[in-house]
Amino acid sequence: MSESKRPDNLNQYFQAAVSVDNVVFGFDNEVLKILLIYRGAEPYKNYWALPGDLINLESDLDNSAVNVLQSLTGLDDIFMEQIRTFGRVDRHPFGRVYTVAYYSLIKSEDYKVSAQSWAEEADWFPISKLPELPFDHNEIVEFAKQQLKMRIRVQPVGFELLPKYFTLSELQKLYEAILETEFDVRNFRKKILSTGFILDTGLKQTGVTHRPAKLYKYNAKRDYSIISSGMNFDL
Amino acid sequence: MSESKRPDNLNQYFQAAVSVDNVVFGFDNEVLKILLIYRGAEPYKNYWALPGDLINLESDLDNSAVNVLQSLTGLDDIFMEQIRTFGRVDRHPFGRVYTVAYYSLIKSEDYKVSAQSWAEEADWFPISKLPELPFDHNEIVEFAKQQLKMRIRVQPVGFELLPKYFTLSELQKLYEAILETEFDVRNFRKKILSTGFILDTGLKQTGVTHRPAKLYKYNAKRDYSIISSGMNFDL
DNA sequence: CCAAAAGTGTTTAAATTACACCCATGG
DNA sequence: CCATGGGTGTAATTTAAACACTTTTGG
Repeated sequence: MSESKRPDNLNQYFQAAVSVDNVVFGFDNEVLKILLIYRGAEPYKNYWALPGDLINLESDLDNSAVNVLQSLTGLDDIFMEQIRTFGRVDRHPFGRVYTVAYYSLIKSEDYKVSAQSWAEEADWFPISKLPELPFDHNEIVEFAKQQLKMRIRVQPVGFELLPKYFTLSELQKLYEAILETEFDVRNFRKKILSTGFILDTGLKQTGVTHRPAKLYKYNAKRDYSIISSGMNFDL
Repeated sequence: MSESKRPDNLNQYFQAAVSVDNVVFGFDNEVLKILLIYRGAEPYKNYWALPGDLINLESDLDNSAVNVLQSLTGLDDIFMEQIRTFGRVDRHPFGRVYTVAYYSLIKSEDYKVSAQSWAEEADWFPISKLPELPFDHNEIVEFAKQQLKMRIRVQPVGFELLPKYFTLSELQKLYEAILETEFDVRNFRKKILSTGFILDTGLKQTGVTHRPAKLYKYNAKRDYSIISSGMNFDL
């Protein structure tokens, strides 16, 4: 059935465009950042915006997201998770464009971002100091932050934002940055260690001007697939 | 900026269609059900499927979802929440159609569903006995179930599925149906009452052949907006 | 020896679990 | 008086929260 011809009366519906917008989170040991590009094409030329673009008809949606990010920022093969689709009628000045928002987490230090295609620049912005963004991009970022907060509370997210080996204080800073709270050092360590998310590598920091911290790594072997049953209402 | 002309080279992107598919959950005191329609139009004519349709270019996405449901099932003014967008290249035989999935919860007894437009029938199916659905609808339903499970664990969802006044056992059966678990009666009552989600109406069941249960109602006055901070990893 | 961040334990309170019997009604 | 589902309390365990001082390194 994959080759049937479309009845003519349906043609009117095939006039929309779909774009993808990516919220790429990075972390630099202090603050959460997101990646923006400086648009070198209309609309909103010469504005900083989320790396996003119209997508062609030939790729699966999830692949398009990866491709768009690649083509604008050089970031290759990044795992991206869909957030939701934004479809206000007037959100794009060139016509009816639905945009599917994605987010991803990367260790900023592991990747070199480089503006490409019609992106004139690409750079990290602290999440607390974002410029006014065009389209509904500010709304998208807000939504992505919410989503990330939810996610991190129930899954071992976040290690993607740290170097392969990291200290517990780095991890704690990351959690605090994402959740916008502060944790007690001892309780944080107790809790995070009890989950089995991370493993002691036996290594230590070197060259620091204070007591060197132990280095941990993400425990990829643990099985994270079991979603807890039971109910809990944390309002 | 809302009237700029689109450069010709972008026209190629404006050839996609977007559809909406709704997963409408209902509950009949025993099992969770979802609403399907019997398709009277191609493609997949004469299949049971999610109530969904291509959407026009003139409405905001969220409104389109409501409208589509209305026009196929007569269900009016139902609050729907977006799940995610499905965009495999070959998911629709008539061309490139991205579908945005929504879900909603309704008290089946409060509404009369009636097939309309090209829907020839509309009926409730227990979620455990769904037929094979066309397109990627089975995948969408699966995703919606997951989403609902997540949601109910952190928000006072579910009252939408019960009559205005309900008993605690009805509520418990609902939670058990959604979460696919069983709860201890006493612990369930303790927990649910302690949340302040529900209020004792002072009323009782009548005409039942056993001790009549107290009737409760949803506490709309409580403030459900504060999302808990802190971390919790319930894997 | 000073500065800077790492590391560590205990007590208290709160939440969760497990568990069994009596109650009110209609037939 | 029987069947049916409604309703209730407590003890034990687990989890979360609060809180302050010592350790290791480089300069």
